[in-house]
Amino acid sequence: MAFIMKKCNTLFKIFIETDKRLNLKGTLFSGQSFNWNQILPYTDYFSHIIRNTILLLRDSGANCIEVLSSAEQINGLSINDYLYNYFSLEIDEKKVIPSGFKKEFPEVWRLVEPYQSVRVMRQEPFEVMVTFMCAQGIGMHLIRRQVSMITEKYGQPHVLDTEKGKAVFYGFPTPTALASANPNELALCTNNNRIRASNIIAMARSFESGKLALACVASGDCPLETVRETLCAHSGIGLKIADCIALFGLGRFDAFPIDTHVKQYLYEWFGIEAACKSLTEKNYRFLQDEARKILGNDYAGYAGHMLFHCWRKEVKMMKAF
DNA sequence: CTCCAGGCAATTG
DNA sequence: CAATTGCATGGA
Repeated sequence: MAFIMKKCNTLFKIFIETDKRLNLKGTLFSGQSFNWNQILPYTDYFSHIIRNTILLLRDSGANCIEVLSSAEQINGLSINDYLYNYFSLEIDEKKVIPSGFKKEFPEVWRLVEPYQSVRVMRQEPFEVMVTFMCAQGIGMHLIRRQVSMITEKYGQPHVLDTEKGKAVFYGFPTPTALASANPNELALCTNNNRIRASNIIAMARSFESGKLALACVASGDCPLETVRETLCAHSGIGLKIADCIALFGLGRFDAFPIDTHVKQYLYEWFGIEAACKSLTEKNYRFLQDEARKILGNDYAGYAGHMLFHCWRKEVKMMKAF
């Protein structure tokens, strides 16, 4: 088997076998990770940095992911163990959407079934917080640009030698780096939105102080409502963003964020009339209760993310994730 | 030009 | 309570 990074003798090669077919391309761009970068010269590989470890990944076919890593461990775990958890590989995607769904909504099911390969990942909490704080009322393209600019301006560069020359990757900024950022300078990365920049800085300080970081550690064992309250105490984080952070950054697959797209499919696919009204907190919570009746409670958010991508691509005909 | 993008917070009726 | 507005920008 040929390896792309032949000249880079500092990378470790790892193969992760899964008991399911994992669509890595779909996973990497499934929507919640905006600073995944495709390495253009080698279109089969995707890159990401997690805690100063550079990872190059590709789907190597039948039930296997090929990984080139710049370290043997991440966060004290082997790459294998870390990524198994990162890609939530213990989740059987066939069981995420309740079995009754197929009979109750056959025409929707026909569209949604292929999207069971979309996985919800367990990403770094701080990274997810910043990313979704950038995701208010603007398009995906601008969201990605903001995160990319923040990463390149405040993140640590890592240089990798490849056979086509040096490649520079940027790790996501630490809480400390953003906590000490100047609001006016950070605003250059946040669409010139100074309010957003200030909110991110304040959140980073809360995280850095340990207060928010500790709450994240404990977030798996407490009521979802408690997690939301903790997150919503920060300016710039409302119910929707809090649910996104819980779902994508804290492994709370029961969190069901409702955005403009979810709002649309709740009406179009399931005929929930309240989905036509504006998303006040009261209506937001009502719609979540209705969604849980259809998708179940424990994996409502995971299932919702499959529906989210299906709606955007199959119905709204959007090209990219 | 208008409208809408993976919203939130403050204000007004 | 619910409805409206400012925040900002870019693509369709």
